[in-house]
Amino acid sequence: MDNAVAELEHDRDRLGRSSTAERVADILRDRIAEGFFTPGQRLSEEAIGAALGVSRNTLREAFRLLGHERLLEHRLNRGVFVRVLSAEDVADLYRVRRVIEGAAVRHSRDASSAAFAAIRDAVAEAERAAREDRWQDVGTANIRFHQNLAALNGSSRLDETMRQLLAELRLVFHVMDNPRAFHEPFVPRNRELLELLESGRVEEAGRALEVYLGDAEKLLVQAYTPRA
Amino acid sequence: MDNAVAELEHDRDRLGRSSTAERVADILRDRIAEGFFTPGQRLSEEAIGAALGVSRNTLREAFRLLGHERLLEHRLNRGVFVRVLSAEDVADLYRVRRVIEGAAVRHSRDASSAAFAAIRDAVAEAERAAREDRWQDVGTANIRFHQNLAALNGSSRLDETMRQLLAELRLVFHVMDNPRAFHEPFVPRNRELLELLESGRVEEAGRALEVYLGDAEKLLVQAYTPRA
DNA sequence: GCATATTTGTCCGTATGTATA
DNA sequence: CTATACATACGGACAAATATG
Repeated sequence: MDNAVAELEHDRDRLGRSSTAERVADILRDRIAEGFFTPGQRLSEEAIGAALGVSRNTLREAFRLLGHERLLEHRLNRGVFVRVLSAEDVADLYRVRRVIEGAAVRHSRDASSAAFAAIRDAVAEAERAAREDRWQDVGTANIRFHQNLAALNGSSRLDETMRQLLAELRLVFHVMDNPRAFHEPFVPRNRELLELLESGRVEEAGRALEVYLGDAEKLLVQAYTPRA
Repeated sequence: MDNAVAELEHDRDRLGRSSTAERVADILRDRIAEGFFTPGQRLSEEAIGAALGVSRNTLREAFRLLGHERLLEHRLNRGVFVRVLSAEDVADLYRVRRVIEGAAVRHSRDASSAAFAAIRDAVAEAERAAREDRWQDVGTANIRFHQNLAALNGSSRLDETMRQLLAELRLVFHVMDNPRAFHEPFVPRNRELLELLESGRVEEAGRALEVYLGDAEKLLVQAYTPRA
């Protein structure tokens, strides 16, 4: 028992600790998600390094990480910029969503009850936030709904792909002027989708998801071309 | 390690365009793919930086990129190691393949003829390499077959996901002692799959793909637990 | 189009912390 | 437990590319 505990402690550092570059990347990722840094904005190595109290080398490592997540764009000799998504990017993101979330629906037959509970939580949270007019939080809960839906695939890699995909989508959400108009209609539709899944009507859920994603994509693309 | 580093210096002249960190990452990625660096091997900042003639800062940026692609594993204060995949990793990779390639099959109805031509090329290349006993090349062509198959989804992000996934799988392939035994059976099956797709028998192709991937996964997992 | 200032790209030296023989 | 090797992180330097007046 003592030996077992001693051995466990070897794993301790694998949890709480991380490199400075990763922690910096976490901070910047949050800042991008919350819209503090806006798409197109240049992130100065000098300024941000000084603000966070890290060296340029360390900061550049963090930039590489976020560049790989497509949240930042690296332009040679010009610096890093918060990614600006095109309408084509939005279309591509929704192609991926149809594939991953569509597969998740088909996997719902043999999903654990815990997996369903996580989805149910997200739906309830969205409804609560909507009742209280916290539309930013509705958006966050919506994202959590889809993240947990995708988790029905039971693949940690797809979870990670989904996480990055939704982080990218947030870049678009911030462009939307009216968060309520965009998020509100989907709250009851999340509920519908959940009930179809829980009652085992998989085919129907699949069709509903297609329509759902089609509508969401259309709204985003419309907001992208306001003057046309 | 000394010999390895000496041989690495052959790659020195490939440095010349775009960002140094990215080019270094390209070189290391190729080296991992070809099995020059083997799973579990530690990549010394000092030795590799010297061999490629780049500073440790630049090399660390490249390491970050490959770590994000799951080809390298970052252990804090211990360095970077070529990723060692577990049986669970293999299972997860095949879960993702079923999702992405399965969706690709369903997308095959409205795929361009150019997309089919790319798949056909890969099949033919695999057959040619098999006839000439170039089993390493058969493996490469097989990978190209699945990459092009996944491309039927028409999503650049899924293409990239697939590219990374197959790069990870290569890590496992190198563990297999007998490349012929693993790759050969799939050459005619690639052809079958292609013909099902080209004749529009999508449902049948979907089922064939499931069996295909199931068999491939089983072979890999078996090779992973030789003593049981 | 030019000259200058700014910023990135890259390298180096070094101090500190961490892991391991 | 100590010594050694190595990763981590910082700060300075300079060339090259880019932006600015």
